[in-house]
Amino acid sequence: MIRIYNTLSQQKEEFKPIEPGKVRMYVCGMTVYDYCHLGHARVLVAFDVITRYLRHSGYDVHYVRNITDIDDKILRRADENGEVYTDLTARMIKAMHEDEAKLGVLSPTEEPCATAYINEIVAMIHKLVSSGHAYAADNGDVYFSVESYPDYGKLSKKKLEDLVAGARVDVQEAKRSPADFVLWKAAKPGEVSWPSPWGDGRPGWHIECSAMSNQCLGETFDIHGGGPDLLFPHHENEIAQSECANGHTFVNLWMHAGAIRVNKEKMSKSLGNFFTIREIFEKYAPEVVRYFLVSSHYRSQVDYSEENLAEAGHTLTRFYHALRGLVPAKDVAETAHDRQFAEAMDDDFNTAGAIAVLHAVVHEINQFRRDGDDERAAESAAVLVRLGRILGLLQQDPEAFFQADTGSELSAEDIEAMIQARADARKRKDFAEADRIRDELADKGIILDDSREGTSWRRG
RNA sequence: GGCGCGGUGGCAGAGUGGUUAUGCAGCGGACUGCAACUCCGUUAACGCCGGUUCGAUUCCGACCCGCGCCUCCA
Repeated sequence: MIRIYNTLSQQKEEFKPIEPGKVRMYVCGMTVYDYCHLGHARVLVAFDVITRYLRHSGYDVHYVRNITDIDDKILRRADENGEVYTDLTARMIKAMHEDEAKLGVLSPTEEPCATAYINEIVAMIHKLVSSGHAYAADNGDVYFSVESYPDYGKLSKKKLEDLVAGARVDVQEAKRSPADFVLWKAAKPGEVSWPSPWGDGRPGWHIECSAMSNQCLGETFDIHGGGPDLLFPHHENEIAQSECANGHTFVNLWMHAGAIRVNKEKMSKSLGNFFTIREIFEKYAPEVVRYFLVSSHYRSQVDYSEENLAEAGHTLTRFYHALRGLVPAKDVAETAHDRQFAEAMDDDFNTAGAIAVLHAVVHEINQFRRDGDDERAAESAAVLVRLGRILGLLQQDPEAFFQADTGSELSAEDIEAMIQARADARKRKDFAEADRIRDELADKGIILDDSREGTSWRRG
């Protein structure tokens, strides 16, 4: 039995999909005007782990993650770059897919783009206007009337009067209420636009997700997820739109990832303190970044720091070290560790607890190896690799992980030659020379591991 | 101001009404030419004050502190 924390009820609930054995899940994806940052990576990885675990548990998961490919920021950035906006979005989508692949994030089942769903979006807005939940304003925009939906605020626990009273809500004359939000934006001269019953324009952000999820997953589905800053107003607005248009529950379970922080501040584009994934990849292997993200619970806040990433790298090294030189056994039966792992994951995807089980398996492998019991070590290695797979970790060949060339001046051949020279020196008890070689390699980031079978190396 | 989340050993980070989280670091030992890696053993914690209880880090209440959302943001 899997229990999942539901933002709507603010507690963990037993997960029961609408259709037995099937999970329909929608996660808000990127607005593609820039490269992915670590916050995006967190959401990507969190829901990737969730999808992997649900599938591992036997569910057929239909995972939809949208792409917002039309938006103010996209048009502004394209304008600044002096390029057609579709060139910008195509480039960013490609970059996002590259980043995802490096992070070991599996492709979602469907990845709808907003611009491919204009008809559905217009149809949904039409439905809302007809039923009195939305109105066309004098300026050509169409707004959702928040007052027409009594449950508004049920996800974010906000009261409408507090929102209206709040000074930060955009007070715009065309709106009937300050809390109303835009469904359709009238095109400015020269701007890209699509035709609609209210004139040429383009969709607002919130309605895209309502229309696309409706189309891809139906009017009611199991799980809707996203980043923490989407809870309000984006997800609140999605609920209002979808439930008013369809007349029944939109989503059963809402899941939100925790924020990434940098120096005690939220990492975000508006604060300008964000790191792109590719910047981080210049210093740390993608799997190390993934490990860092997976090592704490998906709902907790995590602090990005060099120390934390370095520790993640160290730990991952320990895991691969245990696997090094072993061929995982085939068809290993379920073990107590598999059950402990599942117990942790069943409890709201407790990856930190699950990783503790991985450490126990590593410990076991090392003990078997010390005792020369290669057969049992190989069996435990198989357990480690299959549990790692559920977290999207430890799927590389250990040598590939250790010796991945990060643009170092030394080739594998150079290193092997130096190791041989050191072995010769050791044989003739010229330890000064042996240590000199070891130090020289260390200076260049190569760490040697001596064992009874000989010396292996890795890039540190 | 409103709403919400959290404060766990030197650090990171789970969890629990009474029993070892886990990792890093530290300490003692084994291994090693010396190290690293690995192995064995080990120290150390639950913001503050009350309450409930045989017993609370875990439940309840007050307080202090930190954070998030309330505006586009994952």
